[in-house]
Amino acid sequence: MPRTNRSGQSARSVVTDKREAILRAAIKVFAVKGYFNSKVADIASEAGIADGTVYLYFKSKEEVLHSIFDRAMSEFIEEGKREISLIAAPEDRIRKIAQLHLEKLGSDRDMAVVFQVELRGSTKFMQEFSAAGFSEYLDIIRQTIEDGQKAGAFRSDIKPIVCAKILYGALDEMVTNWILSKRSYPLAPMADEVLRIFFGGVMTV
Amino acid sequence: MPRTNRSGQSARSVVTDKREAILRAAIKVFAVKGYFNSKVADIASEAGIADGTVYLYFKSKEEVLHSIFDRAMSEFIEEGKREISLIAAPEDRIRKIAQLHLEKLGSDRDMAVVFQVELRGSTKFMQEFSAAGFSEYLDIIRQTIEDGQKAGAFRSDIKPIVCAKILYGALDEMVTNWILSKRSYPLAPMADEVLRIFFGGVMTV
Amino acid sequence: MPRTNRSGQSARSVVTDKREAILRAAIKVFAVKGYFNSKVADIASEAGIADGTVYLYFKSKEEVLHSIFDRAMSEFIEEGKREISLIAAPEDRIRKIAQLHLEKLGSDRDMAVVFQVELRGSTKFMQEFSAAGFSEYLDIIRQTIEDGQKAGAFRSDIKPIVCAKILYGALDEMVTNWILSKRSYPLAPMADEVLRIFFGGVMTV
Amino acid sequence: MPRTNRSGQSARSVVTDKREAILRAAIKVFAVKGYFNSKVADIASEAGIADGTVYLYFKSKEEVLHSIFDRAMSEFIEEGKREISLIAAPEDRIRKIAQLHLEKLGSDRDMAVVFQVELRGSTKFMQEFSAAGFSEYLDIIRQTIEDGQKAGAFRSDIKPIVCAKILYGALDEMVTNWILSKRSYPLAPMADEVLRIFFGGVMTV
DNA sequence: AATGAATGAGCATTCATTCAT
DNA sequence: TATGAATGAATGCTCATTCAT
Repeated sequence: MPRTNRSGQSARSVVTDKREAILRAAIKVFAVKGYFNSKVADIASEAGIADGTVYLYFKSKEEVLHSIFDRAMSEFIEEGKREISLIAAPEDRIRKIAQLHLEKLGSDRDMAVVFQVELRGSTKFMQEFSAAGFSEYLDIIRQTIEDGQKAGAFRSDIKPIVCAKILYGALDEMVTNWILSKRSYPLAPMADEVLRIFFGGVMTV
Repeated sequence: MPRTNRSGQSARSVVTDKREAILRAAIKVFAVKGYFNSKVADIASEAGIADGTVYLYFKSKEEVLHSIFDRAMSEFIEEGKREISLIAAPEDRIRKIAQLHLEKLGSDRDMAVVFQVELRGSTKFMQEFSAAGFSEYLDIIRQTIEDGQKAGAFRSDIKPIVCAKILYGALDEMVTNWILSKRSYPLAPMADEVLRIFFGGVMTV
Repeated sequence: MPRTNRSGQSARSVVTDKREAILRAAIKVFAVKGYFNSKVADIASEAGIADGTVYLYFKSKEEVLHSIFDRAMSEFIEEGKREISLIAAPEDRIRKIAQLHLEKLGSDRDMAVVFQVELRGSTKFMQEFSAAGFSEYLDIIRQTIEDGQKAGAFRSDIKPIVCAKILYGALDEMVTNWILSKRSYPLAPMADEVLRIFFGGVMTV
Repeated sequence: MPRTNRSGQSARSVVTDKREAILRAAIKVFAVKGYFNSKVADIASEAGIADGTVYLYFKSKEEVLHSIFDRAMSEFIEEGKREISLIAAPEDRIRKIAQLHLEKLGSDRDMAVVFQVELRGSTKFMQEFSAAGFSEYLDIIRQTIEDGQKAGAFRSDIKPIVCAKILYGALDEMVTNWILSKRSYPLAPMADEVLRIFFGGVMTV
């Protein structure tokens, strides 16, 4: 629960709230029109503020996009770490990661669109993206796989990093398909379907 | 070898060659700067022609991007169909698809960048993309999985379409990582690593 | 004299003033170079503003041209109606119209050039022009002629509309010649010369 | 009857015929789209020739416009002079001029549009226009009026040049109205209506 | 902090003109 | 003569960013 200060305002300052509003507005606008086709004026309008106000909270339109990613990714990683720390078995940890991944994006379609589509709109961003939170995320998966190999749960003739990429790629594709799909269906349940194959393979024994 | 006609000109018309040159130039430029940051003048300059000449072959900058995708995708699907028609066993067909996927993109980094990064720069394009060649590709994989299930090679407790998406997602992720990697390594060999896990799963038996 | 409000600003808003400045600048520029040869940058420069500012007040270059006409025409018609309402005799009313016509255009050469030359640069515009204020103007003349016929001042064997066109055409030609003339002379006095012939004809009795 | 040369071709050379075709095409295209909105390619296409061919007969697009005017105007003046030389009475001469004016333009709507609308699209052209054939035309009218004054047919208290402008302006307005009119009616008969007023005035005696 | 009018760099596209064939 | 592919200068309009209020 947010602490309140003497004046009765939330400790979460106005600054933070307006910053928040701009980010939410930007996610919505970027999701609908795409980053390059979105105008700063669109974001401001959606956020109910003046155009210039955006620049009191962000240096540029590009920084807005980066901030969307940075905030979401660090929140997600923080939550992920917390959750798996409570779990012992590597395969259960992997399951939790997959579930979180799809739950998070499946619960906010606009955010998912920005993640799947807009954040990839430039190699430049992809590389920064890669360097930042994304590789940390991939590393968590990799580490979990490695732990599973040491614990004898996972085959040791496979490279953990490749394994991690495969899982990530599979989940990522689920999200992308979900976004582009004309039908509406819950994303989270796909986690189990992915894991059945990821864990057991497609071949008959 | 191009046939020559009586007048000694290449049978491949000048029209085709210049169109080709523009597409090659555009792939290069888009790969380096991104679609939205690329100017038509950049493409023309790279192709060694005047700005206006681009418009003798394409209606707009956007049509250039679409043409890149259309041509590559139809070529790829055609080749893929031809190749797998020569193969009987479903698991070998899947292997061939995975290999072709990575060979094709691994042999032309610029094209790969455009495919992985630029073609996803807009939901709009993604949806057309999805509707067109891409879903045909995914369907080929799905059908092959289904055939494998009927032949008893693949488990029948998994949905073919989910399975196809997982394979596609895994391969796609290999390409994306390869593109963004600072190190230089051959992409095609990743196919076997992916398939080992895709076929057998990550769990110990 | 402009009224001032409490804060000391002119009651005529800044918006109106800048719009006004753009129109004045456009009249000048169009008069010198012609509509099609005038760049938006020329207008902005003449008005002492940035190029983009033009688009804060007008949707397009074409709208600037239309606005010039619309404003001038409605002002002129309003003034004309007011003036002739104070006059009883049809022939005096006709005289007032002719005088106003030449006084107005004769007092602002740039505006006259735009009216005589630029507004006719396209059939499309001419037709809108015709449909809008121009035909209203012609109708006022026609009505006055008709009134004159009823009052017995004008011959009744002539069609009022033809008569109105003749007067308009004669005045119009005076303006065009005045604009194109290398010599500089006052335009307004031509009204009497035109009317002497219009009223009495060229034939000896 | 056109003379034929040895090879059986019309003496009117191919050169002349193609030039002619381009001019006819240009009149049509200019009339429909306006000079500035017409492309040289439109003219070429209408004339059934290649774009570049236009430049074998004319130095520029502008020269095509000038040529339309020059040819039509000199033909008209030549015919006008010939016709009035056969007429003795000044008022009959004036009548013939007015009739020719409206017959000529009334028999070729496209040409009329170009004359009334396009030729006035620029002050620059108007001034050349004025300097060239137009002022010669006006001068013929003026001279005829002057002759009429000497012969006692026309009032001597009016300036011949003003009188000429009035007649020209009146006729010109008839043409402009005819072009812009939604209804279709013959133009030539308007000559008599104009002259009745021009000769006799609008006032009752 | 907030505003939103003003800025002006930037760019896709057009089209008159050229010239190799 | 005729062609029409190629040229490249030219420009209307957009929109991220600034800054006076």
